Amino acid sequence: MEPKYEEGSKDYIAAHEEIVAKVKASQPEDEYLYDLSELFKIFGDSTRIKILYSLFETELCVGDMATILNLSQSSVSHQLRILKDAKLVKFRRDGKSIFYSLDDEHVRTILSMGMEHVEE
Amino acid sequence: MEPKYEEGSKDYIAAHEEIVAKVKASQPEDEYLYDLSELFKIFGDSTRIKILYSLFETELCVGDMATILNLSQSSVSHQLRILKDAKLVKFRRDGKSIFYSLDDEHVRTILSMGMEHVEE
DNA sequence: CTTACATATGAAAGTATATTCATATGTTCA
DNA sequence: TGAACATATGAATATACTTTCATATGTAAG
Repeated sequence: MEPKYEEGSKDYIAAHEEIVAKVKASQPEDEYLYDLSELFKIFGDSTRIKILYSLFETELCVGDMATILNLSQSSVSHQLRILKDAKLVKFRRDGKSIFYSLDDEHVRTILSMGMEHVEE
Repeated sequence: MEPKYEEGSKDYIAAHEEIVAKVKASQPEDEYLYDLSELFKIFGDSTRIKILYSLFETELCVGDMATILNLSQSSVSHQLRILKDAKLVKFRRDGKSIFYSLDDEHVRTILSMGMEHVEE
């Protein structure tokens, strides 16, 4: 969740009314943009990125992820819940272990897009 | 900046050594993944997403953005600095106004990818 | 059914982040 | 050069976030 604040002051008189009206009309719903930012927020944490990346080519159980990424089991589990809630990963149980994997190709695509930008 | 914590405990003995070794070997450098998460973190705020979206098709000056998005001038300006530092927007001065625009096609692509995911 | 293993979860602590308010900087024009 | 406009910035405040620690839940095997 983002902090909630009051709306901005409106004491500014638009310098370019035509453009303002046009852009305002083409701007998507706030709720939609909010969802979009929430999606990116999930990717905006290095632990979660590490987890997603570790799942790029194969499924993994929680303990193995913790070992690979050198993180505590608890921390990995907490972050997996967030990724699961965001439908970025899915899981299956196999005996005592639970195996996680990327939920769909979209996740891979978003990661790849980001990589391209970072690599420049 | 993300909070810094100690490294995770290593008391877990990998259940699947072969997979662990393989994934560990193919995992990118931590620094690289950190940069990637920092990039996504920029997109992970609704105010910044709104700003980026308002610039999707045209450049805008700070005051007009504030008007369009119903945000304070100060808030927009603070966020623009973050976007500027991340090289997601560029700007040009025209008299008293400063016009911002998206820095490159990558930004548009990343936004579009996110949209596709959210729209499902 | 009891023990051991694998994962999940709640609370607490520390850190990071976004906005607001006040003010500074920079630009234009009279 | 001074007034008005446009943008930037520092400090303070409030909130959100991630990890750790302790413990709970769920599963399998003896």
